[in-house]
Formats: sequence, C-alpha cells, structure tokens
Amino acid sequence: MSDGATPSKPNRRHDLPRGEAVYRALRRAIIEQALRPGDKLPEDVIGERFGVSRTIVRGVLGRLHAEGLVELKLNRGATVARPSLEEACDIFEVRRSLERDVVRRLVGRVTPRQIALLEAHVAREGEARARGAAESIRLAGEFHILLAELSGNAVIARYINELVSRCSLILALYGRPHSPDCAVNEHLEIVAALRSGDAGKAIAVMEHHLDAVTERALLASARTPQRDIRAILDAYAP
Amino acid sequence: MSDGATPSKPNRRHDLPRGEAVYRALRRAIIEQALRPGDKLPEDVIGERFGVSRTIVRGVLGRLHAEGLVELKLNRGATVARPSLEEACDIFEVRRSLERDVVRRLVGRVTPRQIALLEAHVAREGEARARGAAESIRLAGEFHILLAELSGNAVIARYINELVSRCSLILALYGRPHSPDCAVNEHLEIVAALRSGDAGKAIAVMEHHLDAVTERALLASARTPQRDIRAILDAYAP
DNA sequence: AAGGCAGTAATTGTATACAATTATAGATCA
DNA sequence: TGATCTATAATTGTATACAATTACTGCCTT
Repeated sequence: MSDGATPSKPNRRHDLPRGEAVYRALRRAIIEQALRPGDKLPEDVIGERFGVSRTIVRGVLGRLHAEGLVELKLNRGATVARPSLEEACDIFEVRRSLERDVVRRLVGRVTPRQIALLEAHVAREGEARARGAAESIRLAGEFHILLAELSGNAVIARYINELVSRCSLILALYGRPHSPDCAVNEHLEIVAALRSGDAGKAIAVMEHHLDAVTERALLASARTPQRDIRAILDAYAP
Repeated sequence: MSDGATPSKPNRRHDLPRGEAVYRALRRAIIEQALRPGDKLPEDVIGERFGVSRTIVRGVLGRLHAEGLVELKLNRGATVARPSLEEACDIFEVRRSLERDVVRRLVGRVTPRQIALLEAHVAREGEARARGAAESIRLAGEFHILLAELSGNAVIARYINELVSRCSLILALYGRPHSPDCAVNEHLEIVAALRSGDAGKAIAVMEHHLDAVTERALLASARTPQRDIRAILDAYAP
C-alpha cells in the first residue's frame, strides 16, 4: 500500500492527535447511515484505509464505544451499535429532559447573533433536502447539537451530542428507511418560539417536536421489531 | 521488577479485559481523593504498579478522559481533571434535571425490595462515617448512582454515574476539605419520601438535598477560587 | 449427504521497540 | 549572579511484533 494515504505533506507537524481524522470519518459514516447498525468494523481495514496503525484505530473505536455508537465484544471486535428498543426509549426520554432545559436556558437570553446562526443552519437543512437523505439526517441532528451548544452548558451540549448521534442508529433500525427524523419547518418553529421570548410556548413547541421525532424514529418498530427472522416469518407461516 | 504484581495466578484466562482492574483502581483513587485534581498520572508508573504495559494504561486513561475524570494534554500526558467553577455549575445543573427525573420515575413504582436496597446502602454510609472520609465520600456518591440504576433508565444511570463522580473532583477543589458532600440523614429522607409515594414531596426533598450538596461543594469557592497563587498573594500584598 | 472435527487462516489482545516531543540540568556568557 | 542556550534524560505518540482467541475450510466419519 506504500504511501497512498498521506501524500500531500510528508511529515508536517500533525496539529491533531493522529486519530482525529479517523474518528470524525467513522462518526460521520455512522451518523449518515453509510455504516449501518451491526456492520463490522475490522481494525486492519480501517487502519489501512486511513494510513494509520491498529493502535490508532483501536483508540478511536474505544472512544466511539464510550459514546454509544460502537459495540465492542471481547475477542470479536467492533460493530456499529444496535440500540435495543428499550435503550431507544431511554435515550428519547433523556433527550426530552435535557432539551427542555436547553430551551428554558435559551429563551429570553438568546441573542440576535445566535438566532441568525440558527436560521442559517435551518436554511442549510432546506438546501440539503434536495441533495440527499444522508446529509439531511446529519444536519437535522446538528441543529439540536447547535441549540445545545448555544445554551452555554457544556455538559448538556456533550450529552445532547451523544444522544442525538445515537438517534441516527435508532432511526436506521426502527424508522422509515432513509427519512430524516426532523422536519425543517418544525425547526423553524422552534427558532421562532425562541425569538418570541415566550418560555411556555418555546418549551411546548420543542416537546411537540420531540414527540414527532420519537414517533417517526420508532414508527416501523411495529413492523420490524428487530432484524429478527422469526418475526418476519410470522407473516408467512400458518 | 520481575513478577511482583501478578503472583497468585500465573496465566489464568483473564475473564476481564486486562485493563479493568487498572480502571477501577484509578477511578476509586480519584473519587476517594487519594489522587487530587491536577495530580500527574504517568503511564510508566501506573503500568509498572499494576503489571501491565503502557498500551493498557493508555486505554484506561482515555476512558477516564471520556468520563471527565482525567485531562489529557498533547505530548504532556494525563492529569486528574480540575473542573472549572463554570463546569462545576453546569454539572450540578444537569444533576438536578436528571435526578428529578430519577425520583419522578421511582416514586410510586419503587418496590419494597428496592427500598430495602436503598436502606441497606444508607446504613453502610452511616457505618463508614466513623471509618474515614474517603469511603464516606465514595458511598455518598454511590447512593445517588444506585438510585439512578433503580430508576430503570440506563442512559440516566450512566450520566448520573459520570456526574456524581465528577462531583468528587469539585468537592476536592472547592469544598471544605475532607467532608463528604451528602449527609446521611438527607439520604434517609429521600428514601422515606420515595416510600411515601408522594411525588411532589419526593421531588422537593431531592431538590432540597441537591441544593445542600451544591452549597457544600462550592462553599470554599469564595476563599480559594482556584489554586491560584495571585489570589493567595492578594491577602498579603498591599 | 449431513454433521462433527482438525488444521489453518484471519482477527483481536497485549507487549515491546522506535520516533518525536517535552522537561531537566549544566555550561556559557553578559 | 542571573539568564539563555545546549545537551541529555524522561515521557509521550505511534508502529510493529508476538501471543491468544475466533472463524473458516476441507476432510473424515457414520
């Protein structure tokens, strides 16, 4: 494989801890559902593809495991995580709590500059809708992450980031295929409510939105509870 | 150093992924404040002490970093984390949200078996109070962790675990030295309120307790805002 | 032909070796 | 004396080598 992976700059002082690029790439691939829940993540393959050693890959997989995006089984390697339906419910429940706090913190304190940021993001969501589902899914999630970051509480931001990312997995497992979990207009409503300064309304709008998101994400769960063969055969056997 | 570290069983199939013991030991040492915020954590020293290679230690430190207990600086190694005052406030704010949810979930649904578990734990807290501060601090935190686990939401449990652990760091930095952050009788009140089945009261008791915890943890923050030399010299310079 | 079993290949877990960076100590010079 | 620079030591970042476990293929047995 020689040097195909790092051609441009032979040995420029790497500003980032070597594995950062691998981390971001894997994370994005998972969130955009290019890597689907259950997919195997062999250390050799990933390492060769990015031109790093297994040491680095292993660190990245551990980090993704800590964030709940990857499962690690002893001596059996890493796979993209497959959250159970129960975990999915837990995740949405915590999201509701924390995102309520986000709105509560932002309302009345949000600056015009921040509103502009949010509106710009929603605009990008609108543009991306034509370009494909993968990017839409990612941007929809990033709206909630941006909101959490603007709230000014770093702990909430980190947790929301984790939870929203894992919602991509849930959507891939239990939702309608290739549909983003958030509607652009619902995001616009949230921004509008924040700007209005009406705390009660803003919270209500956010909760309504999260109800809708939950609904969409768990929609197909009645049809395909798991990727379970027995459940599928039930429809064909007498 | 030969074989002093792993004497009893030469090569028995290690049930646990090699680093688990190191992780637990370091975690406990940090939580019990044997390792204090800012203390250096050299890979060599830790590895030799536990009879594992730096590879393992590095993985453990990364994991502790993901949990917010350890800081990693590029090329400068790991230190026990020193949460800023702002981070401390963020942490307590999220704790309030999540622990309110815990109580809300438990109240009315808690079984006698679970009540017994909680009471047994509080009893151990009482016994430990005589034995020393370190164990008391840990047990006080573990009461909240147990509560979160009993709530049945695994995500909440994981986050509470993280947040409560980090509170040990906050207490070490800004609180009165060597004092546990929770009073045993306050924990008893929480259990009593849960058993009563009165949701409003249970939530109120928990919030009151968390207020008190926050108060105690951030008490000394006026006296020693940081381990900052300038602030100390202010009292002596004209 | 189906199932089980051995031997081999592939993959992961851990340790060590090497490279790069940072910290330390000693020497030099003003 | 004090500061700066340099050489050396200590520590971290990364890659590779080896050991252990798991997966697979083909053969053998019934």
